[in-house]
Amino acid sequence: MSSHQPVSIDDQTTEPRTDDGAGYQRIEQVAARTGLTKRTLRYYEEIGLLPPPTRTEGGYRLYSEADVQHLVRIKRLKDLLGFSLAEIREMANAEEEREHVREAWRRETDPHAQLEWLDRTEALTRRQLRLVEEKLTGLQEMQTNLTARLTRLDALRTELRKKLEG
Amino acid sequence: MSSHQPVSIDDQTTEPRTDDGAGYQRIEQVAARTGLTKRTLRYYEEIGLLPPPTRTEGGYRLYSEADVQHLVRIKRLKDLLGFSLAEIREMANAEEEREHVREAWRRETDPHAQLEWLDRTEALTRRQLRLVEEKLTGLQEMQTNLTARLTRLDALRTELRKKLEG
DNA sequence: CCCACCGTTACGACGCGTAATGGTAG
DNA sequence: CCTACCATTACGCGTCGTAACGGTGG
Repeated sequence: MSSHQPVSIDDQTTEPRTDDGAGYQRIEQVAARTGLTKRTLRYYEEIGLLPPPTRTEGGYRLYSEADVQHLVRIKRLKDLLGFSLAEIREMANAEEEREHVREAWRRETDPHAQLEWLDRTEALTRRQLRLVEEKLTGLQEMQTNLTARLTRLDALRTELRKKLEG
Repeated sequence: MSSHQPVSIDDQTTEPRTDDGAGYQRIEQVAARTGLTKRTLRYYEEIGLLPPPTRTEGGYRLYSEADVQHLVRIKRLKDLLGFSLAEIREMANAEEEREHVREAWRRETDPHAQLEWLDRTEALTRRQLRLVEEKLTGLQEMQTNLTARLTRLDALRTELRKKLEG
Protein backbone atom coordinates (compact mmCIF):
# COMPACT_ATOMS: atom_id res chain seq x y z
CA MET A 1 0.00 0.00 0.00
CA SER A 2 2.81 2.35 -0.76
CA SER A 3 1.56 3.92 -3.95
CA HIS A 4 -1.02 6.50 -3.04
CA GLN A 5 -1.07 9.30 -0.54
CA PRO A 6 -1.94 8.54 3.06
CA VAL A 7 -4.59 11.13 2.34
CA SER A 8 -6.75 11.87 5.21
CA ILE A 9 -10.23 13.03 4.83
CA ASP A 10 -12.11 16.04 5.94
CA ASP A 11 -10.19 17.97 3.37
CA GLN A 12 -12.09 21.08 2.53
CA THR A 13 -11.18 22.81 5.73
CA THR A 14 -8.46 25.40 5.97
CA GLU A 15 -5.19 24.81 4.20
CA PRO A 16 -3.70 22.28 1.76
CA ARG A 17 -0.85 21.43 4.17
CA THR A 18 2.63 20.26 3.35
CA ASP A 19 1.87 16.67 2.30
CA ASP A 20 5.30 15.71 1.06
CA GLY A 21 4.33 12.15 1.67
CA ALA A 22 6.94 10.26 3.68
CA GLY A 23 7.07 11.04 7.38
CA TYR A 24 3.70 10.91 9.00
CA GLN A 25 3.95 10.52 12.73
CA ARG A 26 1.56 10.78 15.58
CA ILE A 27 1.83 13.25 18.37
CA GLU A 28 3.67 11.12 20.90
CA GLN A 29 6.41 10.29 18.41
CA VAL A 30 6.83 13.92 17.53
CA ALA A 31 6.89 14.92 21.17
CA ALA A 32 9.63 12.39 21.84
CA ARG A 33 11.66 13.49 18.84
CA THR A 34 11.40 17.21 19.48
CA GLY A 35 11.69 17.19 23.23
CA LEU A 36 8.43 19.10 23.50
CA THR A 37 5.34 17.79 25.24
CA LYS A 38 2.10 16.80 23.57
CA ARG A 39 0.41 19.63 25.37
CA THR A 40 2.92 22.03 23.91
CA LEU A 41 2.39 20.73 20.38
CA ARG A 42 -1.34 21.27 20.65
CA TYR A 43 -0.76 24.67 22.15
CA TYR A 44 1.53 25.79 19.35
CA GLU A 45 -1.10 24.71 16.89
CA GLU A 46 -3.78 26.50 18.87
CA ILE A 47 -1.97 29.83 18.79
CA GLY A 48 -1.07 29.43 15.15
CA LEU A 49 2.63 28.95 15.70
CA LEU A 50 2.54 25.57 13.99
CA PRO A 51 0.34 25.08 10.90
CA PRO A 52 -2.41 22.55 11.65
CA PRO A 53 -1.19 19.09 10.64
CA THR A 54 -3.25 16.56 8.74
CA ARG A 55 -5.61 14.30 10.63
CA THR A 56 -6.69 10.71 10.50
CA GLU A 57 -10.35 9.92 10.03
CA GLY A 58 -10.64 9.59 13.76
CA GLY A 59 -9.12 12.98 14.32
CA TYR A 60 -5.58 11.98 15.25
CA ARG A 61 -2.93 14.49 14.28
CA LEU A 62 -0.40 13.33 11.67
CA TYR A 63 2.75 15.40 11.57
CA SER A 64 5.02 15.59 8.55
CA GLU A 65 8.79 15.64 8.71
CA ALA A 66 8.67 19.31 7.80
CA ASP A 67 6.52 19.94 10.84
CA VAL A 68 9.07 18.23 13.02
CA GLN A 69 11.89 20.33 11.62
CA HIS A 70 9.83 23.42 12.18
CA LEU A 71 9.29 22.42 15.79
CA VAL A 72 12.96 21.76 16.32
CA ARG A 73 13.79 25.24 15.11
CA ILE A 74 11.14 26.70 17.36
CA LYS A 75 12.54 24.90 20.35
CA ARG A 76 16.01 26.16 19.60
CA LEU A 77 14.92 29.74 19.36
CA LYS A 78 12.97 29.38 22.58
CA ASP A 79 15.46 27.47 24.71
CA LEU A 80 18.76 28.76 23.41
CA LEU A 81 17.88 32.36 22.74
CA GLY A 82 14.91 32.80 25.05
CA PHE A 83 12.64 34.31 22.45
CA SER A 84 8.94 34.54 23.14
CA LEU A 85 6.57 32.58 20.96
CA ALA A 86 5.30 35.84 19.50
CA GLU A 87 8.80 36.78 18.43
CA ILE A 88 9.37 33.34 17.00
CA ARG A 89 6.16 33.62 15.06
CA GLU A 90 7.28 36.89 13.53
CA MET A 91 10.57 35.34 12.50
CA ALA A 92 8.79 32.36 11.05
CA ASN A 93 6.61 34.74 9.11
CA ALA A 94 9.73 36.42 7.79
CA GLU A 95 11.04 33.01 6.78
CA GLU A 96 7.81 32.17 5.04
CA GLU A 97 7.95 35.45 3.27
CA ARG A 98 11.45 34.57 2.21
CA GLU A 99 10.37 31.23 0.81
CA HIS A 100 7.48 32.89 -0.90
CA VAL A 101 9.64 35.58 -2.38
CA ARG A 102 12.26 33.14 -3.59
CA GLU A 103 9.76 31.82 -6.06
CA ALA A 104 9.17 35.15 -7.69
CA TRP A 105 12.72 36.25 -7.11
CA ARG A 106 14.29 35.02 -10.29
CA ARG A 107 11.41 35.82 -12.59
CA GLU A 108 10.38 39.31 -11.85
CA THR A 109 10.35 41.45 -8.82
CA ASP A 110 10.65 45.06 -8.05
CA PRO A 111 14.34 45.54 -7.30
CA HIS A 112 13.44 48.32 -4.94
CA ALA A 113 11.35 45.95 -2.87
CA GLN A 114 14.08 43.34 -3.09
CA LEU A 115 16.68 45.63 -1.61
CA GLU A 116 14.30 46.70 1.10
CA TRP A 117 13.58 43.10 1.97
CA LEU A 118 17.29 42.32 1.95
CA ASP A 119 17.92 45.12 4.41
CA ARG A 120 15.26 43.97 6.79
CA THR A 121 16.39 40.37 6.67
CA GLU A 122 20.02 41.26 7.21
CA ALA A 123 19.20 43.53 10.11
CA LEU A 124 17.18 40.81 11.76
CA THR A 125 19.92 38.26 11.21
CA ARG A 126 22.50 40.58 12.69
CA ARG A 127 20.39 41.13 15.75
CA GLN A 128 20.07 37.40 16.25
CA LEU A 129 23.78 36.97 15.77
CA ARG A 130 24.57 39.63 18.34
CA LEU A 131 22.28 37.97 20.83
CA VAL A 132 23.90 34.61 20.15
CA GLU A 133 27.34 36.05 20.72
CA GLU A 134 26.35 37.79 23.91
CA LYS A 135 24.99 34.56 25.25
CA LEU A 136 28.08 32.74 24.10
CA THR A 137 30.43 35.00 26.01
CA GLY A 138 28.27 34.82 29.10
CA LEU A 139 28.13 31.06 28.95
CA GLN A 140 31.85 30.76 28.38
CA GLU A 141 32.45 32.83 31.46
CA MET A 142 30.12 30.58 33.41
CA GLN A 143 31.93 27.58 32.04
CA THR A 144 35.30 28.75 33.30
CA ASN A 145 33.82 29.64 36.65
CA LEU A 146 32.20 26.25 37.03
CA THR A 147 35.27 24.31 36.01
CA ALA A 148 37.36 26.37 38.42
CA ARG A 149 34.88 25.58 41.14
CA LEU A 150 35.10 21.91 40.28
CA THR A 151 38.85 21.83 40.57
CA ARG A 152 38.66 23.61 43.92
CA LEU A 153 36.11 21.11 45.12
CA ASP A 154 38.31 18.27 44.00
CA ALA A 155 41.26 19.80 45.82
CA LEU A 156 39.21 20.08 48.97
CA ARG A 157 38.17 16.50 48.63
CA THR A 158 41.68 15.11 48.32
CA GLU A 159 42.81 17.34 51.18
CA LEU A 160 40.04 16.01 53.32
CA ARG A 161 40.89 12.42 52.45
CA LYS A 162 44.50 12.98 53.37
CA LYS A 163 43.53 14.22 56.78
CA LEU A 164 41.25 11.32 57.32
CA GLU A 165 43.00 8.36 55.80
CA GLY A 166 46.62 9.39 55.27
CA MET B 1 36.26 48.54 54.88
CA SER B 2 35.49 52.24 54.95
CA SER B 3 34.53 54.08 58.06
CA HIS B 4 30.84 54.58 58.50
CA GLN B 5 27.43 53.59 57.27
CA PRO B 6 24.87 55.69 55.40
CA VAL B 7 22.59 54.01 57.91
CA SER B 8 18.96 54.18 57.20
CA ILE B 9 16.49 54.14 59.93
CA ASP B 10 13.44 52.14 60.66
CA ASP B 11 15.74 49.47 61.91
CA GLN B 12 13.90 47.20 64.26
CA THR B 13 11.96 45.46 61.57
CA THR B 14 12.79 42.00 60.33
CA GLU B 15 16.41 41.22 59.67
CA PRO B 16 19.80 42.85 60.23
CA ARG B 17 20.50 42.99 56.49
CA THR B 18 23.86 43.00 54.78
CA ASP B 19 24.87 46.57 55.61
CA ASP B 20 28.44 46.46 54.35
CA GLY B 21 28.22 50.18 54.07
CA ALA B 22 29.14 51.58 50.68
CA GLY B 23 26.65 51.10 47.87
CA TYR B 24 23.14 52.14 48.73
CA GLN B 25 21.06 52.65 45.64
CA ARG B 26 17.42 53.11 44.89
CA ILE B 27 15.34 50.78 42.85
CA GLU B 28 15.63 52.52 39.52
CA GLN B 29 19.39 52.56 39.68
CA VAL B 30 19.47 48.91 40.54
CA ALA B 31 17.04 48.09 37.76
CA ALA B 32 19.23 49.90 35.27
CA ARG B 33 22.39 48.23 36.49
CA THR B 34 20.99 44.72 36.57
CA GLY B 35 18.83 44.86 33.47
CA LEU B 36 15.82 43.78 35.49
CA THR B 37 12.70 45.87 35.88
CA LYS B 38 11.52 47.54 39.06
CA ARG B 39 8.51 45.27 39.02
CA THR B 40 10.80 42.26 38.88
CA LEU B 41 12.88 43.48 41.81
CA ARG B 42 9.77 43.86 43.95
CA TYR B 43 8.54 40.50 42.81
CA TYR B 44 11.79 38.74 43.71
CA GLU B 45 11.57 40.30 47.11
CA GLU B 46 7.94 39.28 47.43
CA ILE B 47 8.64 35.61 46.76
CA GLY B 48 11.66 35.60 49.01
CA LEU B 49 14.22 35.24 46.25
CA LEU B 50 15.94 38.44 47.28
CA PRO B 51 16.32 39.30 50.96
CA PRO B 52 14.34 42.45 51.77
CA PRO B 53 16.62 45.48 51.43
CA THR B 54 16.78 48.34 53.86
CA ARG B 55 14.34 51.21 53.58
CA THR B 56 14.39 54.95 53.92
CA GLU B 57 12.11 56.58 56.43
CA GLY B 58 9.61 57.14 53.67
CA GLY B 59 9.68 53.49 52.69
CA TYR B 60 11.98 53.66 49.68
CA ARG B 61 14.05 50.55 49.11
CA LEU B 62 17.82 50.93 49.46
CA TYR B 63 19.81 48.16 47.85
CA SER B 64 23.35 47.27 48.83
CA GLU B 65 26.08 46.34 46.40
CA ALA B 66 25.76 42.76 47.60
CA ASP B 67 22.11 42.81 46.63
CA VAL B 68 23.04 43.97 43.16
CA GLN B 69 25.58 41.20 42.75
CA HIS B 70 23.01 38.72 43.92
CA LEU B 71 20.58 40.00 41.34
CA VAL B 72 23.13 39.81 38.57
CA ARG B 73 23.76 36.17 39.35
CA ILE B 74 20.05 35.49 39.40
CA LYS B 75 19.62 37.10 36.02
CA ARG B 76 22.44 35.05 34.58
CA LEU B 77 21.00 31.79 35.80
CA LYS B 78 17.59 32.77 34.47
CA ASP B 79 18.52 34.21 31.07
CA LEU B 80 21.54 32.15 30.15
CA LEU B 81 20.54 28.80 31.55
CA GLY B 82 16.77 29.18 31.65
CA PHE B 83 16.37 28.09 35.25
CA SER B 84 13.12 28.77 37.04
CA LEU B 85 13.13 31.05 40.04
CA ALA B 86 12.39 28.07 42.25
CA GLU B 87 15.48 26.30 41.00
CA ILE B 88 17.54 29.42 41.43
CA ARG B 89 16.30 29.77 44.96
CA GLU B 90 17.41 26.24 45.78
CA MET B 91 20.84 26.95 44.38
CA ALA B 92 21.05 30.16 46.33
CA ASN B 93 20.13 28.20 49.43
CA ALA B 94 22.93 25.79 48.68
CA GLU B 95 25.25 28.76 48.32
CA GLU B 96 24.14 30.19 51.60
CA GLU B 97 24.66 26.86 53.19
CA ARG B 98 28.13 26.86 51.73
CA GLU B 99 28.90 30.27 53.16
CA HIS B 100 27.48 29.20 56.46
CA VAL B 101 29.47 26.00 56.48
CA ARG B 102 32.70 27.70 55.55
CA GLU B 103 32.69 29.40 58.90
CA ALA B 104 32.56 26.18 60.79
CA TRP B 105 34.58 24.36 58.21
CA ARG B 106 38.05 24.93 59.60
CA ARG B 107 37.11 24.70 63.26
CA GLU B 108 35.13 21.60 63.67
CA THR B 109 32.77 19.69 61.51
CA ASP B 110 31.70 16.15 61.06
CA PRO B 111 33.92 14.88 58.22
CA HIS B 112 31.14 12.55 57.23
CA ALA B 113 28.79 15.47 56.67
CA GLN B 114 31.55 17.36 54.92
CA LEU B 115 32.04 14.63 52.38
CA GLU B 116 28.33 14.34 51.84
CA TRP B 117 28.04 18.05 51.28
CA LEU B 118 31.01 17.95 48.91
CA ASP B 119 29.32 15.26 46.88
CA ARG B 120 26.08 17.13 46.58
CA THR B 121 27.79 20.35 45.62
CA GLU B 122 29.96 18.70 43.04
CA ALA B 123 27.03 16.87 41.49
CA LEU B 124 25.08 20.11 41.22
CA THR B 125 28.03 21.91 39.73
CA ARG B 126 28.54 19.16 37.17
CA ARG B 127 24.92 19.32 36.15
CA GLN B 128 25.17 23.06 35.63
CA LEU B 129 28.34 22.61 33.66
CA ARG B 130 26.75 20.03 31.40
CA LEU B 131 23.85 22.33 30.73
CA VAL B 132 26.21 25.18 29.98
CA GLU B 133 28.14 23.08 27.51
CA GLU B 134 25.02 21.84 25.76
CA LYS B 135 23.85 25.39 25.31
CA LEU B 136 27.29 26.40 24.14
CA THR B 137 27.39 23.84 21.36
CA GLY B 138 23.88 24.72 20.28
CA LEU B 139 24.69 28.40 20.20
CA GLN B 140 27.91 27.85 18.31
CA GLU B 141 25.97 25.97 15.68
CA MET B 142 23.51 28.82 15.45
CA GLN B 143 26.38 31.22 15.17
CA THR B 144 27.88 29.46 12.16
CA ASN B 145 24.45 29.21 10.55
CA LEU B 146 23.76 32.88 11.02
CA THR B 147 27.14 34.03 9.74
CA ALA B 148 26.73 31.79 6.72
CA ARG B 149 23.35 33.33 6.09
CA LEU B 150 24.86 36.78 6.36
CA THR B 151 27.51 36.08 3.77
CA ARG B 152 24.88 34.69 1.43
CA LEU B 153 22.78 37.79 1.92
CA ASP B 154 25.76 39.96 1.21
CA ALA B 155 26.50 37.99 -1.95
CA LEU B 156 22.91 38.47 -3.07
CA ARG B 157 23.16 42.15 -2.41
CA THR B 158 26.28 42.71 -4.47
CA GLU B 159 24.84 40.57 -7.24
CA LEU B 160 21.73 42.64 -7.24
CA ARG B 161 23.72 45.87 -7.35
CA LYS B 162 25.71 44.63 -10.33
CA LYS B 163 22.56 43.96 -12.26
CA LEU B 164 21.15 47.34 -11.44
CA GLU B 165 24.08 49.68 -11.56
CA GLY B 166 26.87 47.83 -13.33
C1' DC C 1 3.26 73.65 44.82
C1' DC C 2 5.37 70.70 41.16
C1' DC C 3 7.47 66.90 39.32
C1' DA C 4 9.88 62.78 39.25
C1' DC C 5 10.31 58.84 41.63
C1' DC C 6 8.61 55.56 45.08
C1' DG C 7 4.98 52.50 47.33
C1' DT C 8 1.08 48.95 47.27
C1' DT C 9 -2.83 46.41 45.23
C1' DA C 10 -5.02 44.18 41.69
C1' DC C 11 -6.03 42.39 37.36
C1' DG C 12 -4.17 40.37 32.91
C1' DA C 13 -1.08 37.82 29.70
C1' DC C 14 2.03 34.27 28.23
C1' DG C 15 3.35 29.34 28.21
C1' DC C 16 2.30 25.76 29.31
C1' DG C 17 0.91 21.43 33.41
C1' DT C 18 -2.68 18.76 34.86
C1' DA C 19 -6.96 16.69 35.40
C1' DA C 20 -11.54 15.30 33.66
C1' DT C 21 -14.17 13.19 30.23
C1' DG C 22 -14.90 10.79 26.11
C1' DG C 23 -13.59 8.87 21.35
C1' DT C 24 -10.22 5.77 18.33
C1' DA C 25 -7.07 1.88 16.89
C1' DG C 26 -5.51 -2.70 17.22
C1' DC D 1 -14.46 -5.83 25.09
C1' DC D 2 -9.75 -4.10 26.82
C1' DT D 3 -5.92 -1.27 26.58
C1' DA D 4 -3.20 2.32 24.85
C1' DC D 5 -3.27 6.36 22.70
C1' DC D 6 -5.81 10.37 21.06
C1' DA D 7 -9.13 14.50 21.41
C1' DT D 8 -11.12 18.64 23.72
C1' DT D 9 -12.19 21.65 27.62
C1' DA D 10 -11.10 23.91 31.57
C1' DC D 11 -8.77 25.38 35.50
C1' DG D 12 -4.18 26.56 37.77
C1' DC D 13 0.54 28.16 38.26
C1' DG D 14 4.80 30.85 37.59
C1' DT D 15 6.66 35.33 36.08
C1' DC D 16 6.14 39.16 35.48
C1' DG D 17 3.48 43.81 32.65
C1' DT D 18 0.38 47.32 33.33
C1' DA D 19 -2.74 50.30 35.32
C1' DA D 20 -4.67 52.84 39.23
C1' DC D 21 -4.04 55.56 43.11
C1' DG D 22 -1.53 57.67 46.59
C1' DG D 23 2.85 59.09 49.30
C1' DT D 24 7.94 61.05 49.18
C1' DG D 25 11.60 64.28 48.29
C1' DG D 26 14.14 67.96 46.38
